[in-house]
Amino acid sequence: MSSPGLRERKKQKTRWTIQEHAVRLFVQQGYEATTVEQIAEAAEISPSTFFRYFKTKEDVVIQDRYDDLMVEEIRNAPPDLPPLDVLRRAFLTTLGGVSEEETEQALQRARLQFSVPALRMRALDSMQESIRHLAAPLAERLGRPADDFRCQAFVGACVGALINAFMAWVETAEANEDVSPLITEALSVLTEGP
Amino acid sequence: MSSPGLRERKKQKTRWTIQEHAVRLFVQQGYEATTVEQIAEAAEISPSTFFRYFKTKEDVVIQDRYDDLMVEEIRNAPPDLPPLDVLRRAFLTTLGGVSEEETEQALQRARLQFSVPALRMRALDSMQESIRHLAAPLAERLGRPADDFRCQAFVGACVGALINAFMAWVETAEANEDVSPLITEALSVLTEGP
DNA sequence: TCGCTGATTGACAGTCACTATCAAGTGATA
DNA sequence: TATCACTTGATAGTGACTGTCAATCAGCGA
Repeated sequence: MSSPGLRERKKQKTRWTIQEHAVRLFVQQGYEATTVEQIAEAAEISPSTFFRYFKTKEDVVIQDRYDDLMVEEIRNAPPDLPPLDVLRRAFLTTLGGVSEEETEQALQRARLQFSVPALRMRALDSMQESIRHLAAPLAERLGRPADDFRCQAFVGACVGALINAFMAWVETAEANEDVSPLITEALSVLTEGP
Repeated sequence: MSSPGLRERKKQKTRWTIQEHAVRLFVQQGYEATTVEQIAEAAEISPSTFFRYFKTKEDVVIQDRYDDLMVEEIRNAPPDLPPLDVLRRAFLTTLGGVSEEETEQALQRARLQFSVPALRMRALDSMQESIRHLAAPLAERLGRPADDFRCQAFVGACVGALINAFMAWVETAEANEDVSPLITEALSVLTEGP
């Protein structure tokens, strides 16, 4: 029960410091123009250490583990809620909680992810993993195997619609505009068509 | 109207030769394990020349411009066909036409695209462009602006479901198994839910 | 047929992401 | 405190990709 040891706390701190400087530099001078060496220097670590914390340069920006939060939301949803409502609820509450907590950085990371091609690619790829994660608890609710094809396709369809919502948001939104309405409308095509 | 000059024909030939050797080497010894230098050597060109023909190593495999065929299919669909049927028809006929024409290489490229992470990323990214392209004629049918949000979300949802179909196919399918049933089932979640 | 022009190429040098290795430093535990 | 396990920095690589420059070659007019 004791708080994580000093070793662990230092690791967390180092990880956070790297990310902080990296995002700052990316926003200031662009993603491509920023080298890992610069990030390492700013964070006062060696380039080797950078790659011990993040497998690739892209990972500094990606690293969203909101999946687990969403999986939790899906598990906690009322048992008679229709699948689409379950997912919409999970997305909205998770994003709502996040954007209140991590204010500026989360937004900047989101913008970077959808505006820098290399990062957009990476984000899309990690969504494939997310789909598998999210489909499992949904399948569970329906009494199907965790890797049920229809559930994965369904979650895939939802995420596919959501990506458009996010991109539209990034392209047009004012600083503090809420994404929620876009998400709701994007998901509605699943039941009502275009 | 004369056939393209010798210069142009040589370029086409060089391009094709590079691609041929590249795909062969990728399949033989893996994507990561194959260096551009090896490809250049096999194709009897210099590494510099390789990058003049393909912006990146990934581009040798990607280069899919089936979008235009699908757009054509959407435009040609009966005017009273529901949107989902329009898209399903477009996907099925386009893919059917392709797989008959380009036999072995197309399949190998498809497998490479969905099994090598770097290439999967790339393919996913190009799908975002595809979504915009495909949404336009669909919006046109419905009398909406070309960049209609709901149409893009709808096509995004379809593509999201389809990606899962393709990945399931790549992971499990025997050599000549047909993708069509998977596509049909994946798209059915749009109307029937999971 | 000859020579000019612009496109295409190869060779070379350099940058940067990323990996492997090894020795030194630091936290945890007895 | 002494020992062990983990973490780190330094170093030396590999491979993708870029820029430059001189040599070559197709195409075209004289």
